[in-house]
Amino acid sequence: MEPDISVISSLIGDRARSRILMALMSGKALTATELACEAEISAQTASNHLSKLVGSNLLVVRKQGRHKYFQLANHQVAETLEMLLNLSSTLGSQKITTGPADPDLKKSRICYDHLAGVTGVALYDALLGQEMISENSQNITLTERGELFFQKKGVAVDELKKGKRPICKSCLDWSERKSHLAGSLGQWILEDALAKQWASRRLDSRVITFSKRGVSQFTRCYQIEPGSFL
Amino acid sequence: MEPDISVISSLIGDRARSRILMALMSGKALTATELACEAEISAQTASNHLSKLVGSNLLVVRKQGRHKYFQLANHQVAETLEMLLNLSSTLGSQKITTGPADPDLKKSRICYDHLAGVTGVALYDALLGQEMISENSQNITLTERGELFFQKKGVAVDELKKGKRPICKSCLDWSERKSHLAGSLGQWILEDALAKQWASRRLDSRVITFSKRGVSQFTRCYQIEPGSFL
DNA sequence: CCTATACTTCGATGGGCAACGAACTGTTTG
DNA sequence: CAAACAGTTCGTTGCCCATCGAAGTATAGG
Repeated sequence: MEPDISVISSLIGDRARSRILMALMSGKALTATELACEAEISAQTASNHLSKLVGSNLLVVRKQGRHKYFQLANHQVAETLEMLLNLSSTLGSQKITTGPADPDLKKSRICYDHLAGVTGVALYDALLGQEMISENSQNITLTERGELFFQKKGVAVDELKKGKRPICKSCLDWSERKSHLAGSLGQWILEDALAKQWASRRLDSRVITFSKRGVSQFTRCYQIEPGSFL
Repeated sequence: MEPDISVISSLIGDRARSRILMALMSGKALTATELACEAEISAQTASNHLSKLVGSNLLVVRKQGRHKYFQLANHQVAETLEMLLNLSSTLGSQKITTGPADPDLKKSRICYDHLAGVTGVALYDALLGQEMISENSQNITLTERGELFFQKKGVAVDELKKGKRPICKSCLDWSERKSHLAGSLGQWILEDALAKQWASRRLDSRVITFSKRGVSQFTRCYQIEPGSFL
């Protein structure tokens, strides 16, 4: 028996769900709330849609804390959506009003209490490159070298070790789809940057704004390649 | 400004319409009544669906006397439907118990205008093994050797080269999950086999039936291993 | 003309389902 | 602990649209 394409197609054929899928076409993993916002629907409705999409194996989900990160299940799904995109554009259908994501939000923002966005990912890569942190299968740890480095910066590493919260934790970045640094050390780094006025929080937003001086100090402090920092 | 895939997808995502589209995947032009019968709906309902499909440029229609013949608008539509077929089968939608007609459909069938199923895959593998075609990362091309071979068979390769449509294209086979040959060459091979009466189309179905003589001629012509051909 | 056939239009019906408010579980933070 | 937040479940509402009966238009053949 031939597979029934109407099942999958009708899943894609709902406006809210197609907007969710389009948002995920970037390959990035997004949370349920972000997708609800993207599709301009309530969280309940999004939850319903997302469970359908996961149930039909169009999406996969990864739970992280109280967040759920959704992604396209595989390359084949992305390719099929791409075909539909091409077809839709050649057949000349209407255009969608796509809310352009805030470029500042993409650049650097706060993720609970630590730095995310391009900046956060650059920091993570720099620390990894200098072997301040090491990546095992899933977990990351602060290396001896890293421990010395941060002690010199004034971090009470021993105090952090006593805490229940892990010092280093990798957190999936939704705009970059790469890891950035969470955990108590990630929190410290952001707080430190804010305290030194390298950066400031923008009101009513998750955006973090670095000053010109802040960028140069921050990149020098953690040996971040200037190129990876816009 | 992205095109909105939900419009097209919801058109395909209706059970009756998807059955109509599947029936047209045979490449044949069918009348409204035939399509209504195929989808098991009334003539009025079919008329409604067909006007929508034509209105969105998924189908084209040709009026002939008091009949209207419907066809898929172009290859792109056929290819997109094939992608959806593949996706539906790999996502493991419910497979229904196989009826008697199913083995034939799996064995050889028409995929818009070229050969698919076990036969189509065997042909593809044979051509690849003899280096008539070569597979690059994604695309496939007709080799010099293949060009000579098909010119001897009477294919106007130079003419095909002028066409907008690619000569060789790999098309993922939903039942075999391997590639078979599409493109203008794939079309020629099927037409040639039908013209030489090695095979015939079954009425009201996508099944291609090879005669006993047809199998031996076909396998000899393209050096297909008899074992790969049930 | 008349009849048969092919297809369309109109109107009414009904079912499926997207949407959301309210209330719930589970996680993080202070 | 309480409060804030992420996500879910449930029940209700409303509407879109597939469906078909009935009637209308168009073509073909006597």
